[in-house]
Amino acid sequence: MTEERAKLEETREAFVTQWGVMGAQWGINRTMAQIHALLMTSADAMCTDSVMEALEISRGNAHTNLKDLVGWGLIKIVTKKGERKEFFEAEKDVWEIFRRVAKERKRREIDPALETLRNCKAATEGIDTREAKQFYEQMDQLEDFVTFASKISDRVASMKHGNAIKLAMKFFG
Amino acid sequence: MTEERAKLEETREAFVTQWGVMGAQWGINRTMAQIHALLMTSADAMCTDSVMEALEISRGNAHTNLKDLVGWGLIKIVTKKGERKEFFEAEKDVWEIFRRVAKERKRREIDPALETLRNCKAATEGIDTREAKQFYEQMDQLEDFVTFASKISDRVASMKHGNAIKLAMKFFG
DNA sequence: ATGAACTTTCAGTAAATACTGAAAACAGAT
DNA sequence: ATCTGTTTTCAGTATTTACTGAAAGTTCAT
Repeated sequence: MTEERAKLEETREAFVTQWGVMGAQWGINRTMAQIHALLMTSADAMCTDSVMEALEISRGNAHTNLKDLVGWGLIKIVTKKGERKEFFEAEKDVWEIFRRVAKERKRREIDPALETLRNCKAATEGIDTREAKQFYEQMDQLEDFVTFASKISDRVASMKHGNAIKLAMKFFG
Repeated sequence: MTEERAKLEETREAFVTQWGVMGAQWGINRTMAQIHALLMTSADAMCTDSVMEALEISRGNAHTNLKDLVGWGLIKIVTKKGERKEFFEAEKDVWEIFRRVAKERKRREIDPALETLRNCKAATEGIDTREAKQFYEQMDQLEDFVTFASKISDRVASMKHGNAIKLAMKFFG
């Protein structure tokens, strides 16, 4: 029935929109998040033109965000025999998606943050005023915490599959 | 020595700047993150004017972001006897900061996301095509994962103090 | 009731970010 | 070497987001 087809497309569009909103709240380009949602819910790999059409965006925009997604490891390029152009396919396993995002954010954000904190500590190490001691102490606390977060992230990135969820669920849930 | 005082201020400024960059990457207004960094590393509570001066921002901007930070539970308003104006003081315990952020993001983002995913499932539940089944399956996977994240967040929010870090460190580290 | 000290709002503006579309570059196929 | 289908780049533009500053609102002492 064609009504069902419409219903599915409508729901999928709602999801894509919502995923875009969420992405934006987490500091991810809205369009990139939408493309990700689109591919995650696509039964087959899509080419640039299909993405452009589905989201009504320009070639440049589609191109940039597709390549960024590849950079995040969230989608990959596939080719079809006989076809010359590139198609894109999303990783669908949710745990795997989470792992890749965690890994990438660690590399891009946690590691630099640690660097800053260590520099701040080093720069104020010897100063012997109330303010400096307090500042140093705060940097130290933050460093401990971020180091902790970093370790968690590594741990997560080394766990495989949905098994990890089930295991953790038993522990936490 | 006044040279030390300068060194501390310089380092603190570097930290404030960097915290702003980080915040922006995580979808938090840069200025809000900077004010947070400023207050986190302030030995004493600061008034709106001090914040304005330190970051060279307007009254309106300072006001909005200070109130947003209060809304996130990351700073609180304090009053000094004899003084009429409001002063602001940051929560300094890093674990407590993390708890509050986790709690707030859950409320603002995870809960609505769950709602969306459930709607998407409901809307496509009965449809009997390959595409619909795949879509439903993806929404289901995501829902499981987000539910899991939600539980973790609750767990975290109910743990107290830096003890939690040490405990978890033993487990993970 | 008046005014001083302070907070809040918001219309207008500035800055940052994202997007378009067309041109250039590239990669086979002939 | 040229043509065709495709990807990539990027200057210019649009959109979104954040900020300013002044005016209105609030609160409290006199």
